[in-house]
This record gives sequence, C-alpha cells and structure tokens, in this order.
Amino acid sequence: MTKRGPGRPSANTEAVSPSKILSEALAILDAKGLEGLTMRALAARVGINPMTIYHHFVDRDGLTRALADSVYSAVHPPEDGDPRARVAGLIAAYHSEVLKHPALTLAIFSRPSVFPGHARRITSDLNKLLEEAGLSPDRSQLWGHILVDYTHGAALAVALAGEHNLSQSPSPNTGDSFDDGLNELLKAL
Amino acid sequence: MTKRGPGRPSANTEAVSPSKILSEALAILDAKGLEGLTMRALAARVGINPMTIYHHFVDRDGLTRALADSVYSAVHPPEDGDPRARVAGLIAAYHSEVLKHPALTLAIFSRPSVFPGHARRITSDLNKLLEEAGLSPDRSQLWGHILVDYTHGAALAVALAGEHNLSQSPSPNTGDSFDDGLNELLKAL
DNA sequence: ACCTGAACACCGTTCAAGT
DNA sequence: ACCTGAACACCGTTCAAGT
Repeated sequence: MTKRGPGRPSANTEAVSPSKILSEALAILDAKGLEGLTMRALAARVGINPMTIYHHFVDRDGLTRALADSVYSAVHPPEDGDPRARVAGLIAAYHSEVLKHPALTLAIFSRPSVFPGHARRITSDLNKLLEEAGLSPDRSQLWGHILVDYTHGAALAVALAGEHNLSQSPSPNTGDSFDDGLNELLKAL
Repeated sequence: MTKRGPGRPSANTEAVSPSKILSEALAILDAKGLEGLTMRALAARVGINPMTIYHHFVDRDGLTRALADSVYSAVHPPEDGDPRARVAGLIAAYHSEVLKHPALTLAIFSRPSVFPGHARRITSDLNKLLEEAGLSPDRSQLWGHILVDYTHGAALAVALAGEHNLSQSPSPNTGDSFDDGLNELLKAL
C-alpha cells in the first residue's frame, strides 16, 4: 500500500486503471448493494481521491454504464443449435448475468440513461432469432417483448429480494423457477 | 396563501393533512420524475417546513410506501366473470395504475422495503384465481410468476422510457402491445 | 496527462425549542 | 400535538492548482 501523492504518477508508479475501478465498484455493489456504491466509498476502497474517478468516467451514470457494458457484453446467443434452443440460450445467458449481480440490475433499472443500450441489443438479437425460428415479424416482436419483459420482471424480483435479504419475501421467481417459466413460454411459442 | 408560523396550528388554521402531502408528492413524481421528489421540494410545494413531513411519515421510504398504498390499494380482481376473465382483469387493473404513474413504479422498484407488500397481495390473488380456473397449485404458482413478472418487466420498460422521454427507445411494451402479449399468455395458459 | 484538496450546492434526518 | 430552524453527516460534482 504505497501512499499516493498529488500530481502525475511518476514512471515507476502505474496510473490507476479504469478496470480496477470497475471491478472494485462491482465488488461494492455485490457486497453492500446499490446504496453502498458512492463515488467517495469507491475511491476509498481503490485508495484514490474521489475526484480521480472523474478522470476516467464522466460521472456516476457513466460509471454505471461502463459497469453494465463489462457485465452484459458477454450476453450473446449460442453460435449453433436450432433457433428455439438459441432463444433459450440467449435468455438464459442474460438471466444468469443478472443473477450474479442483483444490485447492478437494480442500478441499471433505476437509471434511465443506463438501461436502454443492452436491452435494445438483446431484444433485437431475440427478434432475429424468433424470425429464424419461423415466427412472423409481428409475432417475433410480440414474443420478444414477452420474453424480455418476463426476464426483467424476474430479475427485478431477485434484485429486490436480495437487496435486504427479506426472508419473508413472496418466493421470487429465481433459479429453477425462472427456467420452468421460460420453458413454459417457449412451449407456448 | 396565509403564511404559517411555528407552533401548533391555532383553531382556525387547519393542520397539514397527510393526504395533501401525498397528492402533491404524486404530482411531483408525475411531473419531474423520481429525481424531483425530495423531501425539501415536496415541503416547498405544500408550503410547509421540510421537517413537518416527518411528523406524518416516518421517512422517505415511509412516504413512498404510503404513496404505493394509495395507488395500488384499488387494484383488485373484478367481482364476477369466469376465472380467466378475472385474471385478465386483475392484471389489466395493475398495469393500468402502473401506466398512470411511471415514476412511482420506478420509485417502488428501486426501494426494496417499499416493493414487496403489494406485489405479494396481487400475486396471491392471482394464484387463487388461477386455481379457480382449474390449474394445479404448482402450475398456478408457475403462471402467477410468469404473469406478474411479465407485468413488472413491461412496467419497467414504460417507466424508463417515460423518465427521460428518449424517443430512440426500443418501442417499449406499452399500451395495446402489453394487452396483445397478455392475451397471448392467457391463451397459452 | 493525471491526480489532488478545498469548496459548492445539494441531500435526508436528528434535535431542541416554540405554541 | 403539531410545527419550525438550525445543525449534522452525508452526497455528486466543479474548479484551481500541483507535478
């Protein structure tokens, strides 16, 4: 833990890496929830001045957006398999990331400027797959909405249940239960 | 606009009514979104001292909880009709309230301590109706989750789209589109 | 270019005091 | 009982300065 002074880091001291900031931010989110992630707390954990963060991310929303990027950029449909299985795979991948970081889900859902990007991409991937599976464009859009909204609703329930682990919560649609519902929907499709 | 002084209101001056506070809070939420609703802004609008609010509601979450109560307590299944139609009616009633106050939806979804109460009641109403419609307890729970999560996901999309009216948003599942999806789900059920 | 410290304009909330 | 004013402990963020 070498103490940092003001000014540009000298040659041997390395600059603070944005990815370090992101991983620590995610750690805070996972451990303390949405409330725990403040610019000041994050800076303290990384061992830098709060204002240094602004050199790497425009503001708090920018940080959250970068967090969302790093987590959800991995969510893609499986390369092969029949279209229906690829739909299932895409949704499952999305839901699995969501389950790993419930507080991030909440952060994204709370901030309009953070949310749309990924949902849009995933929705459009989904629509393409549904058309490949033989649905009409209209029905692809309809079922795209159904599947994405179902996933988001389930994610929300998990995020809220996890945030202040209320054991009296109404058995949120988590884990296996989510998959059962997804299967049921794919059958109806 | 008679100015208020300190101390207990005299006989002719009426005490600040909690319902007045609630309706103004809802007005702020509808007009300025979640960010706009601060204790201080609310007090200014009602024309009272910020601290007066704490005499009527424990804290910000308590206020939000009361807001949720006042809006969602009206959501009940229709008295008669066949069970399937009553399911549709309950979901439609829920979704319609959500559409009226997107920012309230967001407020509830962001605060774990506010959310569960109503979702729990509505979910349990829904399960009862589904059993009446002839589903097994297991399948009632499964479809209860599907329907509630779908509704919440759609609500979220609307709330986020409305918050900063991004016209480039990916055509959220709103209005008629929601009903189409709901019908599709009820057919599959 | 990269980092810091002080300062600004806010928050929610506690507490003591007024009638 | 009901209301207020000042104060506390926070926020995110801007800005000027240091290397």
